[in-house]
This record gives sequence, structure tokens and C-alpha cells, in this order.
Amino acid sequence: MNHRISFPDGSTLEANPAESIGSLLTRWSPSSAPTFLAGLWNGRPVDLAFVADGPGSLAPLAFSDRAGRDILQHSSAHLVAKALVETVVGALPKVGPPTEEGFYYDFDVRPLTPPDLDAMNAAMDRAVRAREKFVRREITRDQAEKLFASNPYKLRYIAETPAGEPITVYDTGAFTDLCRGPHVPDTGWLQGAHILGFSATTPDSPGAQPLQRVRGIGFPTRPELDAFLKLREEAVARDHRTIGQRQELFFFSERTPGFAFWLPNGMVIVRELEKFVTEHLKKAGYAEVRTPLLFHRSVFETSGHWEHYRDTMFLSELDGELYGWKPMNCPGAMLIFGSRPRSYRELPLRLAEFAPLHRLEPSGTLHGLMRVRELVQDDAHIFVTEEQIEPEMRVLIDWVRDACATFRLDFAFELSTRPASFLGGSEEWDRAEATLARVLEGAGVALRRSPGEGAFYAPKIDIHLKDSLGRPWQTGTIQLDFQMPRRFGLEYQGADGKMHTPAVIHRTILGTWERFTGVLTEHVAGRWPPWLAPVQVAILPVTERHGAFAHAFAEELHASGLRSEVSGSEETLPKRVRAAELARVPYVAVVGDREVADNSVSVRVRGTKEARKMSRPEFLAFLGEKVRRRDFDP
RNA sequence: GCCACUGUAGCUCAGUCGGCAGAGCGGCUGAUUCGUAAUCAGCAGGCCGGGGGUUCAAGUCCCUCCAGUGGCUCCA
Repeated sequence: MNHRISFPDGSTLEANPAESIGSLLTRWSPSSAPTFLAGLWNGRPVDLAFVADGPGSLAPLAFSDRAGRDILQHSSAHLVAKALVETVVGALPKVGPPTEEGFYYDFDVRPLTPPDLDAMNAAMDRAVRAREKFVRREITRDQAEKLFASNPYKLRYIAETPAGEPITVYDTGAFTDLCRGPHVPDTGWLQGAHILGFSATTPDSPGAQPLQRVRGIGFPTRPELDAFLKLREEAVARDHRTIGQRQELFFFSERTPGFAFWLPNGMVIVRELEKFVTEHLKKAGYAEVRTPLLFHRSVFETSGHWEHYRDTMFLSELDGELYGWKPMNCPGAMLIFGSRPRSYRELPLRLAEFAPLHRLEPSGTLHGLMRVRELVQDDAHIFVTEEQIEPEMRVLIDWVRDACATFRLDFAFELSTRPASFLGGSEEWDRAEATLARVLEGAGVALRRSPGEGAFYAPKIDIHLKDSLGRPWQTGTIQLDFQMPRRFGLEYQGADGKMHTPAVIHRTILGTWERFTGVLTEHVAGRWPPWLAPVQVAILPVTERHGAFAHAFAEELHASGLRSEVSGSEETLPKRVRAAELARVPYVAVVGDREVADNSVSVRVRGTKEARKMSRPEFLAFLGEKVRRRDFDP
């Protein structure tokens, strides 16, 4: 008997009992049918080969949907598993889920090497060309246990499957994997699947061998994959470590790993960022402080850092006493607040501190400027009464938005709630988490939640920015803390004459100069906005005769606080133009006979080819305004 | 910290089977004085990451340490 199937656009079709949903979807929308990877049958994702056994609703899943995308990634992961099992004897697949970007598959197998990768790529190509079907089979628990008898990982998944739930496997050629599905119809759909790399994972149990993780990504077509790989190649050229070296912004010495050396050009950028932040601090009622770099261990015992982070702190023994190099500024701020009696009239008390912090980050996690062992945050601690929390938080959220707009950075807020090990009571955490959530909802911004990812003393709103390869890095953070003031015994006298414990908001906006500069370098690909560019103007005298005019112009710029460099006439003009363009200098000012004659400069704006003639005062005013307004483009 | 990979001139990289250490760019010197992405010529520049081993002989093979890269774990 036929039954009625309804579709997302409200239309319906009569289905005969043997008709697959793939066929139904094709009848429903013949033109877009080739993009359908699977279907959503009554809200459940199913294979295109699935046969509906009654009336219901049906929707397509395509690569453009998150769910459809995941299906393609998952099928691609199966392809990788099939390839590895065919290639390396004794490889045991564990699990291969889709991820944010693509997919991975973990294997219990000997460490993989580059030749394995070649062999796997070849095996994947063969399978794609063979168009092997993904065949779904429902089997009994006994059959499953027999089938995967040699694979303890799969046996565990079988054991973990609830009693009522069916156990399904998918066959792809001779390869069978335990899997809920759904999958694309056959391996011919996976021509856009590609292995991106492999590495070890941390073992589940101590002492166990790490598994090998193969990471990859899938696209519906080969050209889409090629486009992705091309973008990735370009992203590598934007790597802040490469640009930092070329533009002489910073370097790392093998002799002191994890510590950045800021070079003159990089320092210009850091100072400009500092100015940018400091201007805001003045307007927003902050006071700046400076507290010691080392504190006696008892201070960290009070703050709780000793218990949580002593293994990753730099320690020094002085006069037989242990001192720690501060990994955060908060203990210093707490001691300042507690240094004398405080009144509610002083609140909110906003104390900013840009001090070097030391953290003994594990060697394997160091990464250029993004993860270092010495860093400086644009840090501040705001001591507030309960009523002042929300208004202060709103100002902070707005400031983050404004700051990111200046740099044209895409950002996302992430709300991280209490971790497994936290200080203080649950009620206070409830209150703090609810406050943060309320402020964010009020601000109408995109928000992700990360349960259990908060700091040990406070829930936090983190700002994440992505590097050129799409890897997220936490930059700014806003944390609402009821614990640390209490642990330091902080109090203020309220209007009611009674003593109260303040709350404290720990917050950074850009995060650290190190990480923010790293992210920004990749974001602008070394093409600094004029206000940040270490050299704003390259002055190019056409011949030696024009050298004096060029230097006089440079002097004039310098007097106005603008940064220029005269590139002498030992090289030909085209060569010097090229060098300036490759150095990403925002403005090239050529001066020759014509310019000397009427006191002008011929300006080439970065990325354009035409020469714009401007009088000297005109250019000075133009650049001064660009810099003052912190325009993004030259 | 864990696993894999990599380390040759300032930078990017070549160096075959173990047999004299190479190129381009950059730098320096000289000639050229040039109008918006590369003028020509010459020269200098090396503990082949460090240490140990095998060998008649090691940039090359083995061991080990260091650093970097990619992931994992961690990230106050």
C-alpha cells in the first residue's frame, strides 16, 4: 500500500512501499538531487538507500548542512580506515568521528610514517574509482562480538550499546566497520576526501601505547578539495612566524626556548597596541599599577595557584624561601586592594597592570608567539559591589566589540562554566554563571558554551580568534570572581556601615601582546594598517640629487610622529619600489625632479599601481588623519 | 610532557650509492644615476643543530641530547 511522504516545502508525494528515500528525494527535487548525501526521515538521519515503512516527513541532507557535512566527513573517515587496514597489517580501527573542520580516525597500529601516507592515498584512490557501495547490515550482538573479536575497541563500543538498540555495521568492499551511519551511497562520492596528516594521541590509560590519529577532510568534489588545499597553502605563507622573520618583528633563540625577542619593528607594533589600549583605559576610569614579578609562595597558596599550577610556575629559592614568578597579575591586585581599609565610594576600583608573566608551558605546546613562556597581558582587575557587576560587564563586552572592529577581526564569545575542581560554593558559581549568561544574552552576540572549561576560581567569557589555518586561540577573557577576594580577606565598608566582600572582574581585551600580535600578523598577512606599520612611508629619491629633499621630508614626517625610511639611490627605482611593496610598506613616496620643483611627493598606495601626486603638506595631513583614526586600509 | 617528522650560508632550498660544501635571494665592493614589482660585474659568507659511535673515509649510516614543525594532552 502506498503512503504519503511530506517534504520541508510543504509538498507531498505518494511512495510505494519499496521505494528508497533517495528515489523519493530525487522525485521531489530532481535538480538538486545530486547534492543530497543522505536523508532526514522523521528527524532521524538515514542512508539514501533507506526504505520508508510508512508515512512521514522527509528532508534532504546535503554538504551545505552541518549534519550532511558530518556524514561526508564520517564516510571519508571510513575510507581512510579501509585504506589503512588494507595497507598496514594488524591495524585496529578505534573510532573516526567528524570534527569542526573535517574528521579523524584513531588506530591501534605501529607509528605511521610518510610512506604509509602514500600507500593510504593510493588505496583511497583505488576505492574511490571502484565505487564500492556502503552496505548497511543490522546484526545481532553475538554476530558483532564474533566479527570484531580481534578488536578490543569495537568490542567495548558493542558492550556499551544499550540493550534495546540495534547493532549495525557497514561493508565497503572487503572492509567492515561497526557504525551507526548513515553514509553516502558509495565510495565514488568521496573523490574529495584527503588525508591532512597523522600524529599520536595521548593514551587512555597511563603506560598504554598512544594510538595513531589520521586527520583528514572531505569535500563533495575534487575541485572543492583542490580549492581548499590551495587556500591552505596560501595560509602557510601568512604564518606569523614566517612574516615575523621577514619583517624582523621578533625572533626566538634556540638557547632560550619559548621566550620572544621583540625586534625594533615588532616593538613599534606592540607600543602602538599598548597606546590603543591605554587611551581606552584613561577614558574608562582605570588606574595603572605595577606589582612585583615574584611573590612568596604563601601568596600563591592564598590565591590557590600553588595548589593548581605549581608545576607550571617558574620558581626561585631566595634566602631558603620559595618564591614564584607570577603567572597572573591577580595576586598583586588583591594585595593592593587589601593594603588599607576600603570604602564603597571607591568602587568600582579598576586597576590595570601590564606586567610580564611567566608560565612554564610544556615544551610540546610552544608555538611561535601564540604560546610562549613569558607574556604580557592588557590586564585589569575591577573590584565591584554586587550591583556594579552587570553595568561593568556590559561596558567590557562593548569594548571587545569596538576593539575587534578596529582590526576587522571576527570573534566569538565562549562562556566557560565551573571545572571539575573549583574553589568556593556552588551557589556563588550559579550566581556568577547566570550573571555572565545574562549579560551576553543582553548584548545579543553569538555565544558558545563550554561546560567545565572555566578557571578554578571563576567562570569566564573568552574571546577566541583564529589563526591563518583556522586554529582557534583564546585572546581576551572576562572572568567574574567571588572567590579570590574572599581568600585574600578583602573587604570594603558599605553605605550601610557594614563590611562587605567585593567581587572582582579579571579581564583582558586583546589578551597578550604576544598572541594578539601573532593572530593579527596572520589576519593582515603582514599588510599592517598604517597606524601599526613599523615603516609607514618608504621615501624613494629617484637619483642622488634628490637625496636631500627625501631626507628633509623624512624629518618632517618624523616631527609629526610618523615613521618613514629613505631608500637610497644605489639601486634602481623599480627595484626599490618592488622591495617596498614586498615589505608591505603602506605608502611609497617617490621624489624626483618634478616633486622637488613643486614641493610634492608621488605616492603609491600599497596594493595599487597608480602614482598619486600630493603636495607635502597634503600628504602629511592625509597620513596623520589615517593614523589618528586608526583606519584599517591605507 | 607524549608520538611522528625535520634541522646544510642571514633567508629559501639542492646535495645521487658514504668519496673535494652548492644555487638563488639577501649582504659587501665597483660600475651604472635610473620615474613606480628585480641594471651589470666581482667578493665575502659553513663546527652540514650539539655530543658520541661505525668506517680508510660521514652532511649522508647508528646512538644520544637540543631545538623546531604537526597533532595529542594541557592552557591560570
